[in-house]
Amino acid sequence: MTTATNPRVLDHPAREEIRLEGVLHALSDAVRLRIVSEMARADTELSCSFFDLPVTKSTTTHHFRVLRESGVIQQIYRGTAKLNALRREDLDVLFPGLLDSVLDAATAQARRLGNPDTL
Amino acid sequence: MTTATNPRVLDHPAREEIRLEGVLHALSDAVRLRIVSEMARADTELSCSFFDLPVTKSTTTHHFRVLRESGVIQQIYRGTAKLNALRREDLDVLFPGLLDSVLDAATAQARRLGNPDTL
DNA sequence: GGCGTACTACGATGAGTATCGTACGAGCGT
DNA sequence: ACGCTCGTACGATACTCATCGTAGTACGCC
Repeated sequence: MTTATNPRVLDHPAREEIRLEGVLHALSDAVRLRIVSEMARADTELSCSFFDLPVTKSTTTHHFRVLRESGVIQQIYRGTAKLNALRREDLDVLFPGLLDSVLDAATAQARRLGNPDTL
Repeated sequence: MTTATNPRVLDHPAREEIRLEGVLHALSDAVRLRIVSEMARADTELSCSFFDLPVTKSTTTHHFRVLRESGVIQQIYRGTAKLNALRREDLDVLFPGLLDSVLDAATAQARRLGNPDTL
């Protein structure tokens, strides 16, 4: 059934397993904050290569994994690509308003620091 | 003027120097989240020793320093004690709603995980 | 089948950090 | 002055993490 240890099936924490500390830690990195902000703006599933990040591909993989394992995003393989989506509903149920205020804060800070391209 | 390098005067970041990543990182630790939750509930200046934390005194000092240097709390010496206060106004101006949703999330999670004493 | 693209795995590295114990310093109360 | 309490400093340790480069795998397309 390929359910055992299929490398093409990615492990995600169930909603109840998501921990606030893990989410905050995942969001406490500039690169990951940027990824999440962009995903929130797009509101569609985006491939990893969509993002133009100031790090190499291996590092990008690492950051996406952190986001997935902390429960912030969901990742599924679609052929050769890997589509990413925010777990908005799960996060809103667990921590109402949290994601939005973090995203607003990120926007506000980017504007304040004069990095509007970082959004 | 005792402004030079007085060990009794603690360095705090100015409001404009507070970075979202730093705040989120400071809050992404269970011990520190607990400290901040308790401070928000008390709404008064609390000494470090007020908190009953599952770590030693040196580790406690470390966590308070992280909170101070990230801009989450303010610390002042008052005789032999060191009083701690949340920098609510600064945080609310910079990141409206953020602190409250994190605190709500912490409360919700504590309730969900059955640690009501952690609040 | 063979090529190119998208992403991963692995190992390395350098920086950060959570933790502790012990020893120390600064005030307060008596 | 003396001791007590509160908190710090410093060194050690073990762990985590952000980053990279290289090599590899999986899939779609020609």
